[in-house]
Amino acid sequence: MKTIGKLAKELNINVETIRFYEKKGLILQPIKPKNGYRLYDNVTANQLRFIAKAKVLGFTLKEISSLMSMDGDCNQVETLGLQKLEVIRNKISDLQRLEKVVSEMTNSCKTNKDQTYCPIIDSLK
Amino acid sequence: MKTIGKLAKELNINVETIRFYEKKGLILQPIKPKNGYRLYDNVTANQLRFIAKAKVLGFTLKEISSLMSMDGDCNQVETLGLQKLEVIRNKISDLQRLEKVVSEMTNSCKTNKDQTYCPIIDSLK
DNA sequence: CTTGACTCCGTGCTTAGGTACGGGGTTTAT
DNA sequence: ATAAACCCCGTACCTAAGCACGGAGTCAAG
Repeated sequence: MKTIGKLAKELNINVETIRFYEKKGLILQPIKPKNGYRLYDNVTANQLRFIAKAKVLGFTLKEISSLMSMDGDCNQVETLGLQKLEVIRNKISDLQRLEKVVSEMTNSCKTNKDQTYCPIIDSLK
Repeated sequence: MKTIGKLAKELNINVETIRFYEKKGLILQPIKPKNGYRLYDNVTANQLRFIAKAKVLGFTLKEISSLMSMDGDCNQVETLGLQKLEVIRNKISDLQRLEKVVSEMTNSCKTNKDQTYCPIIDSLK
């Protein structure tokens, strides 16, 4: 059983962040003995690791909360994953369009000899 | 010369947004006659169109502000464009990594027969 | 001349995911 | 026994890019 400070250090998370997750319902408030200090077991530590990994994958806290409450229901989890996948793919294609436009713009700057004029600025007018 | 409401309607922007841009320094406060009402000419209208186009390209208001104050200096503009390009490309590759992981996860769900277990949840543990 | 539409300004709210602060109690190490 | 370090809670602050609200002044049409 660890206090919040030890747990935070172990997981390399901020103490405030752990309390923040608790407030958001991602983890439960652990037992608090007479002095009111939270005491954590490994269950919570594992939940926090789970959250951290899912965050790296780009899931929002709300989605992570869903994932955790699905409790292994593979169909539900798959559905959420597929939704996420679509969002990711849409974002990618948005960004690829953008990349195309901006790289064309900077290329036209590169070939531009006229100091009194900028093709990027011009294309925005 | 148009009042803020007419201008907003013409450009399909919110009145509050125009004032917000003014407060942020993207556009100048126009002349205000005795009654205190802003009166706009086409210069401001064109600036607002510029902002709208740049926003679509994914530039932030801060960057747009820079673009506008560069006033056609093509080298400076190109530099900003290249910076933006790098950010875009990094985002794309982040998302592609993410896409790969999530699609692998959902695929492993699809082939999973065991109802008591979910490979996605498992991979996060 | 009154009513509705328009404008002014400042302030607060929104989403997401936290971080920081401040006043108070507790625990631990010296 | 006392000081440092830790914990509690609630609240405010942060970024971005606005939108909503409310009270007050103004303008135009009937």
